Amino acid sequence: MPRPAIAPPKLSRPAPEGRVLRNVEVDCVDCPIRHRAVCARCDAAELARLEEIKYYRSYEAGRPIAFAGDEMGFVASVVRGVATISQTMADGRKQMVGLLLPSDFVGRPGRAATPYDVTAVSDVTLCCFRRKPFEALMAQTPHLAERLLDMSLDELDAAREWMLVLGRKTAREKIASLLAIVARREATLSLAALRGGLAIDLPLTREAMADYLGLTLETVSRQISALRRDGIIVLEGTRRIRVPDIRALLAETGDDMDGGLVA
Amino acid sequence: MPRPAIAPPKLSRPAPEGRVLRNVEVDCVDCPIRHRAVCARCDAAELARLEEIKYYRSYEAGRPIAFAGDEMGFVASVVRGVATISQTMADGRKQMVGLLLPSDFVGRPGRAATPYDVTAVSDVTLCCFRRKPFEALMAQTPHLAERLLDMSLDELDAAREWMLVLGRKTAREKIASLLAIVARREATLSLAALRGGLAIDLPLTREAMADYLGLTLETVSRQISALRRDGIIVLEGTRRIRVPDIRALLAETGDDMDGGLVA
DNA sequence: CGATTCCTTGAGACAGCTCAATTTCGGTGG
DNA sequence: CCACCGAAATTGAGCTGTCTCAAGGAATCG
Repeated sequence: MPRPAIAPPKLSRPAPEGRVLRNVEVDCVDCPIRHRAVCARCDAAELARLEEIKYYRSYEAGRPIAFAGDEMGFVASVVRGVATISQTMADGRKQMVGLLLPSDFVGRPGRAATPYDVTAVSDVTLCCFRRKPFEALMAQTPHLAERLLDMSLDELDAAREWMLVLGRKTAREKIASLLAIVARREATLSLAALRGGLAIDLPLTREAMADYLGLTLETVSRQISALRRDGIIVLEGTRRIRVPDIRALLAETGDDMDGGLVA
Repeated sequence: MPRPAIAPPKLSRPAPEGRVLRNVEVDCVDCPIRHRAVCARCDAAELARLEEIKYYRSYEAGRPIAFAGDEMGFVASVVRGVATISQTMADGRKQMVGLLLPSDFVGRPGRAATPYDVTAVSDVTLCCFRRKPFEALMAQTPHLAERLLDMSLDELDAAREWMLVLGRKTAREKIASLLAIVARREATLSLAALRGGLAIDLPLTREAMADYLGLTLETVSRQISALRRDGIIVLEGTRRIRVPDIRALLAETGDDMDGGLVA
């Protein structure tokens, strides 16, 4: 990984005030992420207390949600959309360190300042809780703390799996791994899609994928083309990818193939 | 990252029964990691309940503590020594995904099987708790769950910082980053060492460092030699490294230098 | 339908890898 | 204390996967 000669001057900082505040009033009971978010294990009473301090906030695709070092006054659950967590070095090298999908938790109780940039990739809606009341509630609500612990441990596992991808996999394996991860998630959502192949709709630009995989965008593009040439994937437009045979894709990840996606 | 032509046949599996069980009876009150481990926030009563279910277990340097896929009947705190958490691919490529130092927590409440290999690097002593009683205790002891959440979030941050190292840093920066991390820890332990330079005693072989950094051991060796030639570090034997000027080392990590180690 | 952004592809450069000797270190027994 | 041994570390020479730089081509949006 060579260091770039010159720092790319990508320091444009779109005004954080560009966010759109849509006044979506959703009852927790009807919430699409009710059973997977941090509130998943809360009972009706606990939910009511959460409901008191919650509010929604939306961000357009491409907008920053927070910059590294910013004080965030709230923690939140992602309700809709995709956001990224990333780190940037002084000379512009960038590494995504997390992908925030619906039901994922944003922010850290007990710390005001984020150490990472958080950016909306698609249009994003957050279910926000002001930090202090949330922390207070967490102290009284074991269900909340338990669930957050579980989610954090899952994220730690995901981060560690990603360390293997970043440290030891080839460019082709990295691409395949990324697609496999997204494919796996799509597959659990629409189990029917297994025969006939499954379509991945991933909202990331080639550059974003490169930042996730520790590659350059050119290498990402080349490897995607190579996987296409080899019949592993089929492009349907530039952001939509169809996977005719998931096993073939998984075989390209370098992992043991007994991941249990297809029995 | 090219894939190796042949899987290195390093599948020797030293008998896990080789462990030495030293019967160290330590009162929690006298425990060296009392204030930093998972039990840090427990009061006397809670500590007493933990004391009932705890037992010590020791491993010699180089011994496995667990293999990926193993069922671990216990969770534990590292009391003394250094252990590594790593993943290995089918063809032998290996990536360390965590370093376990005294006070770090091993295992995951709620999951019996480890997804990782855990290996004692130096002689290691663990303070173990059988899984079930520990989980039960955690449900009743918010202090325990809170502390574990905090520790997990710290580990998640560390993992994410490491993702930047793996994905975007040059070989030289990777080495410098590893040394800086260890140096930083040494520095907090012995603040006096700041002038006159500080000595790092890191118990890792070149190969282990390579597995941590996503490099080959030859590259690790070459970069260490280069840092030595450039006067950034001084070797005192092969495992002991002296850092005459910490700022110079930090400057080599590629990070912003205002890490606050030296004001 | 022009402008902008995103994507693809090529040619050459180079960082880090592979393969292959040595050399040094750390321990162990004479 | 020294000689010896195996393991670990160093160093060299050449190779290759990925990066850099550069030029078009496709998609998207006002």
